[in-house]
Amino acid sequence: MRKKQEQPKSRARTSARHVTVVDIARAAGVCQATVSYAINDRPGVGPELRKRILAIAKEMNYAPSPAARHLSMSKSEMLGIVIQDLTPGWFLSMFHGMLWKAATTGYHAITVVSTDPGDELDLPMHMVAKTSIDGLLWLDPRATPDVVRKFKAKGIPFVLIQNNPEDPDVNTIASEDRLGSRDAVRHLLKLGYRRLLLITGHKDSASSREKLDGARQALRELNVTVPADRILNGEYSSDVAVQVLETYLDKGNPLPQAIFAFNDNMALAILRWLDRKGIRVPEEVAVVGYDGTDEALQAELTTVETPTRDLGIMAAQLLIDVIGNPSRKAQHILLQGTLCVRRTCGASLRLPK
Amino acid sequence: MRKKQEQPKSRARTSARHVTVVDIARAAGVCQATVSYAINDRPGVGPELRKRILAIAKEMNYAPSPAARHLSMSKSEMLGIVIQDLTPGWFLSMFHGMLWKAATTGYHAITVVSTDPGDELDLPMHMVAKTSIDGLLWLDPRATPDVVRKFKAKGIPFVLIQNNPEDPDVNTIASEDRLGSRDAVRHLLKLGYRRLLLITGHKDSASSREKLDGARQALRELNVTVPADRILNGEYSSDVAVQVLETYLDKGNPLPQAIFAFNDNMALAILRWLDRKGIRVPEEVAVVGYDGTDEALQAELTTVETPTRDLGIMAAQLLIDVIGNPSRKAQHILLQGTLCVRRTCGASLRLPK
DNA sequence: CAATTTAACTGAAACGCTTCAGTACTATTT
DNA sequence: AAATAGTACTGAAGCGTTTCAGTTAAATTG
Repeated sequence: MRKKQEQPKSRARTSARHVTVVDIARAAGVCQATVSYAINDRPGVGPELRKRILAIAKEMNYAPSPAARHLSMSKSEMLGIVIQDLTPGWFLSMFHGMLWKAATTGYHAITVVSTDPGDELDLPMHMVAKTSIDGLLWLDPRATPDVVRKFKAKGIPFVLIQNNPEDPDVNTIASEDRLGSRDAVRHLLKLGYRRLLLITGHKDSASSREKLDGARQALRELNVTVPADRILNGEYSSDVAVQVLETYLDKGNPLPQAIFAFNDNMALAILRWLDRKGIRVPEEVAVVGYDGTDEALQAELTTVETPTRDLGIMAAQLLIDVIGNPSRKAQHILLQGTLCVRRTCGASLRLPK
Repeated sequence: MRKKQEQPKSRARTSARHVTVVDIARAAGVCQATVSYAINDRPGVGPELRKRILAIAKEMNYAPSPAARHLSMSKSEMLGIVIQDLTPGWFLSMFHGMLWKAATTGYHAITVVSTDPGDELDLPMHMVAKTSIDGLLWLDPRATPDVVRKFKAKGIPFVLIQNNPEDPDVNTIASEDRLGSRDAVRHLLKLGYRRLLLITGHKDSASSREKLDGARQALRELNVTVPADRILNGEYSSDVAVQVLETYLDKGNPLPQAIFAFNDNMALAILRWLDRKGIRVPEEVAVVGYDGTDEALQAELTTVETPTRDLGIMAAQLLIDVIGNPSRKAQHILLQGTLCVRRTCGASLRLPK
């Protein structure tokens, strides 16, 4: 039996072929390597030859294949973003920061927003399985340390946002909520309010716990107490917040002097509800939020402004650094919020100039 | 001179190698092809061998390389999204729709939001140059027909959103704004309002022109006229809208009976402004918006609800269809909005049951 | 001027997958 | 029993880059 026919086989290709580096090498009468060097602006090619190659490439309408590039260089200049949701405010603003940083550093971003709870692990895993990303920005407060550990085993660089992995060896970035909350409460106390009402986020959320901590610290400083029945769980949801407040008042409790909601969305919903009820803010009750969203600004809501956009930017920057130097010691970044005093806390009433 | 040494060269690889299909082929004592077939669940492998291969793959912690896959199959299951901005409301909601559709059909989405005006062409081009996307969702009303034509030459499937390319051979999807606007104005007229004030979007925006058209049609039907000085250019911006309204009133013009703002953001800003001025809505002036954002719902703003999320979903679906069948005749989808009558237009005042 | 460095360019391997074309073997048909 | 069809599997050619290791020739050096 004959060994092998020398007629070159070729894959059945019905569609028009691509212009490749080989084609333009042939056209220029040089070898592929030279073309590659010329196109990527690297040494090893004479100036006039380089110019000629570039001209031919342009004329033949050559466009390098990203996929081939990725395979060959084993990097893609793509970042993955896994984000819990994209509601206006905190998340969206952070997302903007990430996109901006990625774009201005030559990266592209591929985004997945988690839909069902329960996909904390799934999404990142699926992402690295299907797309060739160089690293991952992971914003999902629900991801447990165990889930994080499993993903870490993949060996892909990542930074974890607003989440405590209980592992000092993963890069994290988060906002400092304790101090911001403390400052907000201090401010209320300084204005003379004593009967405060707190509306918290989810019980299991780290940020909510920290805000509560901060608030308690400020209260301790002035020996003011807020009894447990004046700490309402609003679950970070505007609907729930209004509802728990309503229930609280329906029980016959008096209107508090000031309400501190642990995020702006809840505070804003409460503001609207008070407006509908004809309760004047800040004359009858002061309201303070947390986050510093645009909507808060519109509503002249006193709030703690978290630099969420910067958080996104720094997260992306950190990730890019890690990609560039994977063996570097893990970093932990914490960003401070700042209290923004506006109309709804009644500072101008209480502290007239 | 000797011709060539037969010692196999190998690329200098400092970092740990990947587990590849070859490794697991060797481990299983079969050839790569078989491994590929086994892993991709394709015929040509006996059941127990397949099971064995899968077991070995799992044990060796094998993960296929997406980049290699993309190169080999010349497709990536990735969609590009170029979007003008991501402000809450229209754009964001549409973006959500796109992401959702992509995710639920096994695609991934890589997103770029345009920052500087002037990058209409740049962004899509840059995207196909740097990333291996199978198609593009392009939402940028500023992109001119010429720019679109140039991109089309690339041969990448794409669908153009909220933009008229003047070329019947590109896939488009958009919202029908003429009828929605007409209905809104009809409603106002039916309620008896006559002295209307219109606050438009950018003069060069197609959607604004269409809304104006629709409004004019409704006005003609009832022989009502809105003089040119009562059509204010709000540029779709909440700040500008408030400002032009303020200027209008400062000139000594009387308060209109009803204000129709061509998007919700402007309407909402106006609502807030009126509130600050102590002007009651709808008693003293009725306000109507356009878009159907969540914020409009919160504020009980009468508006025309555009199915923006569906628009995003359908856009993504259309693109995926086109990717699957590139030679198909181009489609043009138009989605209707629906009027949502709420508090701010004063229907309950004017038309008591 | 011979020895050495430098620069321009070539050949081909490597990246890690898919898939075509073929081989060996068993099961089915006529 | 021979022809046919089908199944399980192999070998190797792509996909389109990058980059290593040479080769050749020109420029620099002591």
